[in-house]
Amino acid sequence: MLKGEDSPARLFAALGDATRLGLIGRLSDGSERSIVQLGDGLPISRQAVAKHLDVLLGAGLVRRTKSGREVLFTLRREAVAEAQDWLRTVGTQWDDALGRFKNFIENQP
Amino acid sequence: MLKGEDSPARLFAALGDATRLGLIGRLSDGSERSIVQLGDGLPISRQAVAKHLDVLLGAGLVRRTKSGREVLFTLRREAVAEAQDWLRTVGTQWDDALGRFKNFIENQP
DNA sequence: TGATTTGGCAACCAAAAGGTTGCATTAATC
DNA sequence: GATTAATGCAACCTTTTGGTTGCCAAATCA
Repeated sequence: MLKGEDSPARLFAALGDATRLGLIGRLSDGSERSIVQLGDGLPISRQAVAKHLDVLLGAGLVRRTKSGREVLFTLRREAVAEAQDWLRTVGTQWDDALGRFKNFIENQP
Repeated sequence: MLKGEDSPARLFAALGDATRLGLIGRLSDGSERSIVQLGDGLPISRQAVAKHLDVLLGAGLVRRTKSGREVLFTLRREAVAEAQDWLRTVGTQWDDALGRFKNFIENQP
């Protein structure tokens, strides 16, 4: 995947994994959770969870803060909005095009 | 990635590539385009484009129809809406949680 | 008919992704 | 001070990804 770039592709790629969507789900309540907490119940190792969180961090989807010996993660709502925006643009373009097409058809003699 | 499953993760993974986002962009005007047309201008081979379209098809993001010797693709707006829905849910949960928190803070003595 | 265009299929490749294990480090507890 | 808990770092492994090239098949066009 793209490394340095900060494109919507990076964002979507980070969302493109069931485990990561799960993590985001857990954080969507606005809570602040540690790696261990976030990995609780998952069938993968702590390191695997940490790697997933790294991906989310790299895509700007989460915020990382240290507190004592643990590292806390929170969701970055702005990033979610960014992804939404991209999809909205595509959807809107499509809707507009469809609208023009319908209009064209209806005005045929 | 997940093979048979029809999860949002599959959808986002398909969106998680700059080339594919580009293809979707080209189709977002409601047009119907062939593989060659879609690949026009891109610095990759026709087969690479075809593979990307396969991924999009697998995620339900495009529709495929044959016409003579060519294969035409169109965007499936419903799939875009699906992705939007997922993000909206996350965003809404977050907003609600933030709202409750603000309310709690403001009502502190 | 013969050449050209548009695709499909398959083998092959290098790099990235998703995981694992082992060991070191740092902070909190007893 | 010793033990435990929460991470970080690094090496290693297997599967997926994103791409390529070569060759075959089916429509189209001259």
